[in-house]
Amino acid sequence: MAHDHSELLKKIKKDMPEDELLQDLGDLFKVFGDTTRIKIMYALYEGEMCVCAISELLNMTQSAISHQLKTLKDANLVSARREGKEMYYSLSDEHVKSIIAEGYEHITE
Amino acid sequence: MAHDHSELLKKIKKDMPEDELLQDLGDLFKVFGDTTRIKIMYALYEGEMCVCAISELLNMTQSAISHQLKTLKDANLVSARREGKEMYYSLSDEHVKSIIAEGYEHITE
DNA sequence: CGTTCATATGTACATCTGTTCATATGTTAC
DNA sequence: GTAACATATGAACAGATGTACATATGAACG
Repeated sequence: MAHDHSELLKKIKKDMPEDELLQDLGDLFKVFGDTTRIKIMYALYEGEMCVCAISELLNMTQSAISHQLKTLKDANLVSARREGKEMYYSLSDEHVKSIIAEGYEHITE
Repeated sequence: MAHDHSELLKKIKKDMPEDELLQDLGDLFKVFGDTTRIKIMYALYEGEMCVCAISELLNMTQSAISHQLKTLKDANLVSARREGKEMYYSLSDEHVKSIIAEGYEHITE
């Protein structure tokens, strides 16, 4: 640390959200920060899918997909619906698409 | 794997972006997926800051901040400008704010 | 030149993360 | 009840990640 920033820091600290909110924000983006989960979300763009269809699509084990779906569900990004033996997952709301769209814009320009 | 999904999968595969793009998307969100980096970006909302101001604000070592700034710079999220001995960092473009804003909306409702 | 200040970088280490394997749960059909 | 299928879950392990420490680079000044 070095020269004086106290005025600037005071102003910024006042405008920064609470630590807990910033933590939650980081945790949310962490969920988006994995290719497998991004792929799952993209796959659900057109509608619901069962677990085994997703694992077939991504060519990954059912267990791996199930674990990732749990992560997505805990972050309220996907919802599940049971139909007989199968579980159908779908995107929870439009936020998923708009968050991905914003990221997409950043990297493609 | 189990019952047949070949039709569904064919359709979805056609509409999915390239693997490389999905990887890049994940990598981008990974950068947002850390509280320290989120805090740095929020701190830069109001304008540029030098490294030691940021490290004082977040109460972290200069080294830690420098490493994180490098990560942010590599992802084209912040830019740097030298003025004498100091380096001033600022947000590269409005994408940072809009991505964070979308995440913010998701967790606060 | 050498000194001081601001920042960058390499390394090491503890922690976190994603996948696999094995197994448990839950549903349907017999 | 049992068998078969779809999914969930726990444990273990390899690989990635964030920080601190030590040190290097670069700029300003005498």
